[in-house]
Amino acid sequence: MNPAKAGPASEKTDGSASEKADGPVPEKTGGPVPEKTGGPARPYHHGDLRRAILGAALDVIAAEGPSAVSLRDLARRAGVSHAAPAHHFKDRVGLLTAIAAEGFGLLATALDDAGDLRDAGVRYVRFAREHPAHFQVMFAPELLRANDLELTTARTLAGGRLRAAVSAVPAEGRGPDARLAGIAAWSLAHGFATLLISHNLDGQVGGQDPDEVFHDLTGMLFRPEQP
Amino acid sequence: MNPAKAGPASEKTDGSASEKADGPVPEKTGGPVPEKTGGPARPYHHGDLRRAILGAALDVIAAEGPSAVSLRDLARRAGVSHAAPAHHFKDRVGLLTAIAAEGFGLLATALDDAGDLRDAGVRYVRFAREHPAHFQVMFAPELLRANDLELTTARTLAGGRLRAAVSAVPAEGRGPDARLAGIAAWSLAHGFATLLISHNLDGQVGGQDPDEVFHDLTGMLFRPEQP
DNA sequence: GTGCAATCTTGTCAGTGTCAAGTTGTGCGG
DNA sequence: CCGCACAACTTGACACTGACAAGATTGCAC
Repeated sequence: MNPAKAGPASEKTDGSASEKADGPVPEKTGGPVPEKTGGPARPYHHGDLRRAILGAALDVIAAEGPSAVSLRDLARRAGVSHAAPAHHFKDRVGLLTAIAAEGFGLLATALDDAGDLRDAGVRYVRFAREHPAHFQVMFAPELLRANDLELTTARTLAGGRLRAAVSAVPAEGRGPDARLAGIAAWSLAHGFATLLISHNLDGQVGGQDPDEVFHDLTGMLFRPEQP
Repeated sequence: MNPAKAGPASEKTDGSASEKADGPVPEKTGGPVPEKTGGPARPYHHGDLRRAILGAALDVIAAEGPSAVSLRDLARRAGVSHAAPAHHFKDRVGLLTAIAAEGFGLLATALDDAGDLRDAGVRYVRFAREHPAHFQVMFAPELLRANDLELTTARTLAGGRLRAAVSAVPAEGRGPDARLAGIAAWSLAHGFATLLISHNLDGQVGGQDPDEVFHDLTGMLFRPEQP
């Protein structure tokens, strides 16, 4: 996308792949990979190219946003040809959709055993901090294939976890309208998370633990009794 | 960005410019642009190209997100050559930065004569609904030139309006920590606005007036007394 | 009028997504 | 053990994009 910052292929073909992906170099099972002999350095089959592309994409998104991902760049990072990613993700939208679906899955498991609504909110914010790339893509519908099956099922699963956390709040604590309480809780958590990972709260929160700050924030919603 | 959906240039050169920009096409003679006749159909100078490009960009962003804006596409919509936009905005980042700066200016004036914090929140959300393109770009720092002077001054101005609204809340109503109250209010409004314009609340809010919903939401923060 | 600066055009280059067709490796039935 | 279908990857091509450079046109101060 930005030709000025992308050097020639030779500069980027070194093994600077994501640390998250567990080893972009296949190393299948001690296979006969010629180490540095004159032949081709990498085997024809990558081993886990899909995971490597995902990991590299997450790195790029976390650092420069979703619009900075380039399939060709990811291919270079993984040390494969420029069209290899398409075989796993169909196209750019397919890659981002896969990331979003994975994100909703991760969010669902993060919310899995939340104690109460306040705990769910803290987990929501923590998820956004720990998986900022996923989080950004999950809520950017114009980048996604809306009717993708994996995406919709994962999103439904995560949505169910959220709704469960809201309905667990005792009725006298959440005001007259449960629907409204859900929107309020989601808005507060989502807004805090969004502002946090876009560095719009850097001046306000300072060095304090964001989890703690948000915990205090939730005290301003849903207070059945005054302390 | 997506060549598959973009036809040849001749298909997009028709006068489908933004309706928001007041007269992007000069229409010197009022006649339609002749396809292949020798005479130049449009004058050399556009008249208000900067505004036309901005308007077209806002249309595209509102419809397909910031990643869908293409300087060449905007030039086509305005009926100018592919390099004309660069003269006004330097590059793509410059265009988006100008949009963000304009957005913070609009937000500042929208917050100008807000009554109380609740009113400021309602105006914040209304701004996001009425200027979704501006809003999206304003909080996507990776798309912007961070040290742009116009941007930083406009942002500071809007930030001041927000802080003023928070500090106008009586101390006993906002809890022990004014800073925390500000973060809470901003998070709630920002989260609601973000979820709203990304259509993540379509099922929840239904046909209800979003302003009203958010007004009710704010009642769950900052309640000095029980009703 | 003349000169100048702002505005816009034309041309070019490297980078990108996507499709099509070919190549290489893997696993499986026989 | 063998061949073969299929998955994984490569090569090549095309239309598109952002950015830059150099030239053409216009409005405007003087």
